[in-house]
Amino acid sequence: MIMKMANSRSLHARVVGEIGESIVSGVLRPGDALLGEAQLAAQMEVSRTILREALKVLAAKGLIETRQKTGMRVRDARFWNHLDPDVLSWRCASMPTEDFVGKLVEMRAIIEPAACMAAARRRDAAQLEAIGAALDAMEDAPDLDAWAEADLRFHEAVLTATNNELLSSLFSVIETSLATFFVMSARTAKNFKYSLPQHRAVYEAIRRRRPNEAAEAMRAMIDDSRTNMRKPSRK
Amino acid sequence: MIMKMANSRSLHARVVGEIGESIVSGVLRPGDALLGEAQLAAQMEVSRTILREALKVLAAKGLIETRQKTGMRVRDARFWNHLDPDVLSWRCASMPTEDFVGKLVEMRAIIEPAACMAAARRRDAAQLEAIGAALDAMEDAPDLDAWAEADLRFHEAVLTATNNELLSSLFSVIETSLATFFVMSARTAKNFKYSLPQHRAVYEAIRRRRPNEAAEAMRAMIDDSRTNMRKPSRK
DNA sequence: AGAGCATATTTGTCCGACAATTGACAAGCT
DNA sequence: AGCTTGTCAATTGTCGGACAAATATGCTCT
Repeated sequence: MIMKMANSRSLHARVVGEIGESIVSGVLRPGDALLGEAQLAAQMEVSRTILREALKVLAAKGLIETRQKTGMRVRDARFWNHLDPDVLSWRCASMPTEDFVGKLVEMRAIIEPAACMAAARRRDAAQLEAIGAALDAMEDAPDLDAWAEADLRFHEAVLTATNNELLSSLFSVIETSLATFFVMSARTAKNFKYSLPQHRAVYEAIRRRRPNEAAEAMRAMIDDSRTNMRKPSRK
Repeated sequence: MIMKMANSRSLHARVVGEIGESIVSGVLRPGDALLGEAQLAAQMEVSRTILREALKVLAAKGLIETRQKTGMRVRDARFWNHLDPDVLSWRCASMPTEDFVGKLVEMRAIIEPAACMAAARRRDAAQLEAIGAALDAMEDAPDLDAWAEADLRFHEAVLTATNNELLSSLFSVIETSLATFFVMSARTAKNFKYSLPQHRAVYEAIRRRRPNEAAEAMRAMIDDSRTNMRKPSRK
C-alpha cells in the first residue's frame, strides 16, 4: 500500500522537486557527490529512466553536472540559474533567509521602477485596462488571499505592459518577493489594503503616460514595503 | 555511414538544441503540435528515451507542454523562460531582429547602471581586483577577439561584485547583448578600443566607492554603444 | 619508481513492454 | 432530437534490462 498521492504531480516532476529543493536549500552542498543513478533511483522509488529525465532538467538549470565514471556532483552556486522560477520557489520553500529577502527586494527596486517607466511610454489600451482591472480587484478584495492574488496580477500586468518579454520574464522574481512579503506580514492582516493608494498612483501615472511619475510612485511603494518588512524583526 | 560528429555534444544536448532553436526562431509556431514521440525520435535518429529527456528539458524552459493523448504543443511565447541562457542564445543563433536587439539594450540600460551602483557600495578588494584585471586585459588586447573576451569578463566581474547572485544571473542577458554588438560592429574593427576610457571611468568610480558616479559612467557607456549600433542602419 | 595496460565502475544510449490518461465516437436512454 | 454513458484507440508515462562508451583506479612490467 503505497501512498503516492502525496504529490499528484507526475513522477519525474516530484523527483525534480525533491532533489532540486535539497540542493537549493543547502541539504546537498556544492561539490557533494550524489549517489549513483541506480541507488538514487531506488531511494526515490522510481525507475532509472525517470530519474535520468529529472537529472537532465536539473542539469539544464545548472544545479548539477555529470561526468561518466565520476558520477554526479552539485555545481557551485555561481552556475545556478538563480532566475529560474523553480529555483526561486525552491529557495523560498523553507523560510528564506533575511539575506535572500534583501536581495529579492533589491531586484524589485531595480526592475519595477524601470518597468513602470517603460510601461508608461509603450502600454496600449488593452494593457492599461488589464492593470486597471487588477487594481479594481485589489480594491474589492474581501480578504488577504484575494488581495494577494490581485496584487500579483497588478504587478504582472505592469511588466506585461512594457512590451519587453525579457522584462516580463522577471516577474518570477517579483512574484517570489511579494509572496515572501505576504507570509511575513500575515499578522498585520487587518489593514492589508494600506498600499492601495500607492498602487493607484502607479496606475494613474501609467494611464497619463508619465514615465518619471510612474517610476517614482513605484519606488515609493517599494520603499514603503521594505520598511514594513523590517518591522517584525524590530520588536 | 552516419556523420554524428557534426555536433560533439551528447545526443540529448543536440536534440534539445535542434528543437529548441526551431521553436524560438519561429520555425515551429506556438500552438503547433509536434509529431508524436515515436515519429520525432525516428526523424532525429535517436531513441525515444533520449528524445524524452530532451522534451523534459524543453518543457522545463516553458517552450512546450505535453499532455497524454493530445500530444505535445509549442506553448505561447509568454510562458517561455526568456532569460534562460539557452533560450537567449537560440534566439540569436539566426541573426536577431532589430526589435530584439532593442529589448536587449533596454535590459542593459536597466540592469548595469544599477549593478554598478551596488558594486560601488558592496564590492570587496578581490572583486575590485577582478574588474581591474579585465580592464587591463582590454587595454592589452591585440585584436577584436581578445577585446571581446576581456570586455565580457569586465561586465561579468561588475555583476559579480554586486554580491547579489540574482543580479549576476542576468549576465546571460548582457552577454547576449554584447555578443550581438560585437558581430554588428565587426566592420569598425579598427578602433575597437574606443570605449576603453568609459570602462576605466566605471572601474574608477567603483574603486572609489562612488555609486552615483559608477551608475552614470555605465549609463554613458551604454548610450554610446546604442548610438554606435544604429550607425550601420543609417547608411 | 614510472609508464603503460587491464579492469571495474559509472553514465550514455537503446529497446520493448505495459500502464494511465483522455479525446472521439457510438450506443442507448429520456 | 438531445443528452448521457460506455467503449475504443491513440498518445504519453513508467518500467526493467541490456549493451556501449568513458575513465578513475590499481596492477604489471620495465
